[in-house]
Amino acid sequence: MQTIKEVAKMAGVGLGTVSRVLNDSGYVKESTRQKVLAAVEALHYVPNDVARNLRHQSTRFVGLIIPTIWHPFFSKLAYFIEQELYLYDYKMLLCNSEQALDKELRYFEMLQKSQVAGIIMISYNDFPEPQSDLPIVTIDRIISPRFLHVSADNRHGGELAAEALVQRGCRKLLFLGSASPVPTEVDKRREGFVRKARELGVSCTVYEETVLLKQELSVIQNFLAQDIPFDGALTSSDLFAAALIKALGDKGQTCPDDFQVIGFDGIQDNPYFKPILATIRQPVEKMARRSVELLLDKINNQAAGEDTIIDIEFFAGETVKPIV
Amino acid sequence: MQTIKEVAKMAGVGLGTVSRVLNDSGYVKESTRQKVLAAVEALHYVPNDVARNLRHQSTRFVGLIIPTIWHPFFSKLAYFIEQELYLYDYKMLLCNSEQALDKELRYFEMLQKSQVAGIIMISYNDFPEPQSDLPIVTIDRIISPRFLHVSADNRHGGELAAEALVQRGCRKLLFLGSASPVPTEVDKRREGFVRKARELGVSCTVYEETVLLKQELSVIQNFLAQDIPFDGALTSSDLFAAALIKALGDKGQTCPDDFQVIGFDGIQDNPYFKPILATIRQPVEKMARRSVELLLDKINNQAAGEDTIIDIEFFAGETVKPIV
DNA sequence: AATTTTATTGAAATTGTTTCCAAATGAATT
DNA sequence: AATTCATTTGGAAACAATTTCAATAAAATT
Repeated sequence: MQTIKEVAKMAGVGLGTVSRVLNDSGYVKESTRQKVLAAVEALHYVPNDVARNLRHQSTRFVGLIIPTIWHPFFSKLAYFIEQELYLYDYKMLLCNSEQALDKELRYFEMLQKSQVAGIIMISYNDFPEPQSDLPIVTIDRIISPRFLHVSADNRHGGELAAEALVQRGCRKLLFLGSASPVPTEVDKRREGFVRKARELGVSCTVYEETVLLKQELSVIQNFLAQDIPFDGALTSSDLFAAALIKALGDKGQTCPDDFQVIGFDGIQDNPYFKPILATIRQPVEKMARRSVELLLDKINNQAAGEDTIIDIEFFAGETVKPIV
Repeated sequence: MQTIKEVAKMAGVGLGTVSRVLNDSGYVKESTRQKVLAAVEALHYVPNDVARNLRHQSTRFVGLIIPTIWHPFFSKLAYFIEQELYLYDYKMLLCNSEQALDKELRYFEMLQKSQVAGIIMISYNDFPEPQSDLPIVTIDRIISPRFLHVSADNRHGGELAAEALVQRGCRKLLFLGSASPVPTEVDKRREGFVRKARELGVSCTVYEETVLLKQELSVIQNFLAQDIPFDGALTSSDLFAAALIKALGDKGQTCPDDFQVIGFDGIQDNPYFKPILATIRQPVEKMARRSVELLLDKINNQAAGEDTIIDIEFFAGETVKPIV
């Protein structure tokens, strides 16, 4: 491999001079600059960031720990995070934790050893306080006051859903979905929904189970076995909404005529597949960009911006009726 | 930050001894081992991989360059690649190229500077031969004989689709989708399809435009404007299939009664959304694992395995009729 | 012409680790 | 008691860059 040494020798200059040319720092005569650049070109020299990082005692790596990239919500988030990091010349290390705490911890350690500049993390586990003071942003869940945090306004999302359903004639509301063993933003969706339902004077049932991703159907089956009546539902995610509609459809009930459903997240981004879910859309792009902004602020200034709650919106789709 | 030096001082031993303990290499007395480990614990020492990498002249980073993680095919692929890399203690740097050559090149350079051990790449551009001999695996397209390569058996996929449609009564076949400016595996899908159609004695039209991702609808509109008759279509991707069904649905034609459609890729992985596309399923997981296997072989042994074509299967879904 | 300032350069020190080498210790063998 | 051999250890060199420092050269000012 070619190093700065070979470049220096070929150009007939000292090591420092090559470095100065490469980094545009300090004085260097134009003619020597040209000699050095010519040598760089001729030798196909590529700077070694490992050495540079060691000397600088820092890297431009950022770790992203998410449950799984194989889920449209997280993949969209990761897309925008990477895009934003790229603008600032940071590189993204992707870590799929499978929602398992031990994997999250192992990844965390791995990232620390790699001297990442910071970490963006989505964890729904009881993540322990780390020793280090590595800059960390959590999305969708407050883990520690020492971490920065970005979320959508989930409580408001719950309220919007309750309002939308009641406006459309529903009187027996249902919140259906999965709960985490620890407090999360999903709780706020439920809280906002239940509170608004009470405020509007309609009944509201909550059915939750603690399950991992992709377990939607089994939760739905358990719920249906209980024969709880409802005419409008908010689910904890879009996939639950779709699964509910599917399960009831198999029993001959149609949406939105027999029941109305609103999902949460907004993962459908093309209009080709049915049903087009009514949903509370998370502002994924804004969340991603804000997370990066907060993280880089912290990395560069130590004085970081504030935790951020980003507004959310209701999208009517086809699984609710028109307003009466 | 704590270094091996502080650990050595605290444990009252030399630098080399600490290193030997940490790496389980060479001789070290049990009692000193304990002293060192105690110091590591007490100081919350975390090894610095940057320094280690510099000394070893290698890293355990692998770059993944894909058009966009915000697309289910690539996100699924990335998921399995990361999972497999994790088993071997490699970390994945994710790069979204947006299918733009300049971004691919900039990422390539970035990864080189970071001294990645290898790169897995999906590019549909005219990617130039690099100078370096960095281990590289390309998926879904042969770019250079110097790169290793993994694909699905796309030609066979095209054949399977033609057979399936003809078996189901189609006589006027259509291949519809996007083409790249360079030869890709999509060409093989078309070739297999057209060849099998001819073999079976049915007519076959090809309609292709060169577009980026997410442009499906405009291609479909242009195609429909030409009023080309067909009764069975294979599209270059699932999204094209869904868009075609949607567009014709808006015109009052229903699938599979008025026309049958088979997509390509197999991106639907839950049964909640309609239509459930008939499709040629790419063996994404196998492709991912094989790519990693090939890459690591090359990294570790230089003597690498062979380019791999992985078999593909037809999934009937709901957008084709039962066999007549 | 002497002095100051600015421009230009190479050499040396530094970053945190691994690994080689020499020295020292201890045990086993002659 | 002398020699061999296996353990155990600390120190130095190396990895590829950056940055400080001092030295020199050139230009500008007195």
